[in-house]
Amino acid sequence: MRLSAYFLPTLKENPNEAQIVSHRLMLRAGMVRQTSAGIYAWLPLGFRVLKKIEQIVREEQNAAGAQELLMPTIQPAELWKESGRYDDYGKEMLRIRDRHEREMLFGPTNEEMITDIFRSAVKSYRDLPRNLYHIQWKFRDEIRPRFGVMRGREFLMKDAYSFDLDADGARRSYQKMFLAYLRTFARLGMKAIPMQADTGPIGGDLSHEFIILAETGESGVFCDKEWLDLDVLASAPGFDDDLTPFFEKYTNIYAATDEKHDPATSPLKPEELVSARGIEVGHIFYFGTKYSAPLGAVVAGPNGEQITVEMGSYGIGVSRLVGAIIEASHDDAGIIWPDEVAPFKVGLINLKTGDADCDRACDELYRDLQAAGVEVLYDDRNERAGAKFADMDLIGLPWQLTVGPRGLKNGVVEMKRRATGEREELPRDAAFSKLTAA
RNA sequence: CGGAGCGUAGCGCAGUCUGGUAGCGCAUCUGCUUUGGGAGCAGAGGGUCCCGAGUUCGAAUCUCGGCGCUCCGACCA
Repeated sequence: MRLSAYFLPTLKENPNEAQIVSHRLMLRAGMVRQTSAGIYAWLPLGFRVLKKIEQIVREEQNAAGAQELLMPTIQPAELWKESGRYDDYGKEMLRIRDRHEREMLFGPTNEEMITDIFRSAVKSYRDLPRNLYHIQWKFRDEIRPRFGVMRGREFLMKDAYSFDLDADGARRSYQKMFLAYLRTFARLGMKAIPMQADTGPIGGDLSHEFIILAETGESGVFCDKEWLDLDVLASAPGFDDDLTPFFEKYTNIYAATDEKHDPATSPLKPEELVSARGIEVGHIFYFGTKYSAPLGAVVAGPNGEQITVEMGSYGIGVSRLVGAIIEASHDDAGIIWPDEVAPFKVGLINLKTGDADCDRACDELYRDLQAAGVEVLYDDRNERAGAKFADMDLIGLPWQLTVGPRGLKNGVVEMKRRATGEREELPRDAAFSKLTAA
């Protein structure tokens, strides 16, 4: 993409409305624009990141055996009356009436709807287990939206729902999602720690929150320092293996939110304990028949008996993750995207547009990198060097490739790694092979 | 929902106390000069001063009502 043609309204100054760093940087980097409190429009750069995260989440869900579908944002109130949550959910639920005065709502979650879909289609134990998920916008009318996209009212969430014949099966489904979550967050370049959690209004007796460590996180967390060195992707079993040893290993390493942590009863010596801050980005629940019973999600068992299915639900805050990743990965100059979610891999900076040599070298690099499948944002604007460097640091692409008249005279271009600030001058072809290999 | 603050050009702000018809920096546009870390000079455009009602010869400024946004607290992917 040529920056001269890209819709990227960056800001030099901090908008007054944004206080925390991820919100400020998202506005300054031209990723989002607020349209009302807690509701955001995603501009092209932000949208690319959102889609990258979504795709990683999707790949891991699919690998774990979950199947993607898509349910609507608007739901009929009747389903929620059946489960009893229409009255329980309170003002957080946005209620709507259509032109026929039917009661509708903008879905804050989809347990009722997925259970309805399931019960109408599945009648036999032979069709279990199933895990269905979608990635869809939700609305919760928060009392006080804040922190930009991290506590928006409208937000993009991946929510999966498992259906099993019995508690053992449900536990297996839960463990698969547990593994998928650890893999997902590791692939996003984040350290996410599962913590025993309250089950909240959804209910149930087995639940974990996944919390990303970030200095500016909203809740305090305590954990075994062993967490900091764990490499999930290296040690993870396959989804079809027996997951119990893995699950037990990871749930036995100490981790607790500050509400649950009690220094008096902590099993860890002070030197083993890490105190940090974190952001909740995922939450998984096993809740048995809480919805299948009232909604009548029942299948015939091997002996013809009626079995109420065991369910769990598994959420990941996709739009929240955009903010959370920035909270965990930025510096004074701007965002530092982990490679896997970066909106572009390389920012190509033409230091002197209009100069025949610079233009030719940049045009060729741009063309060749794209042909090699590398996502490039090419700054071909007629701006000063300083402005280009500042914008490139702000939007945080992993690699910056700078082409200027001075370097070209010596046959070199400059490559900078955004995360470390390391720069290297090297011949054009060497830079090209590094970027296509990395 | 309780407490606090803000609303003036795309962004950041001054002007409000003490009423006289709107200004600064950045951004934008034009020209010239510049060009390796947010350039210089000259010129230009851009405003329902959040909305409504009132007071007044006259309201960004005073009064009343409303709306929006932010922050702190109780709640949450």
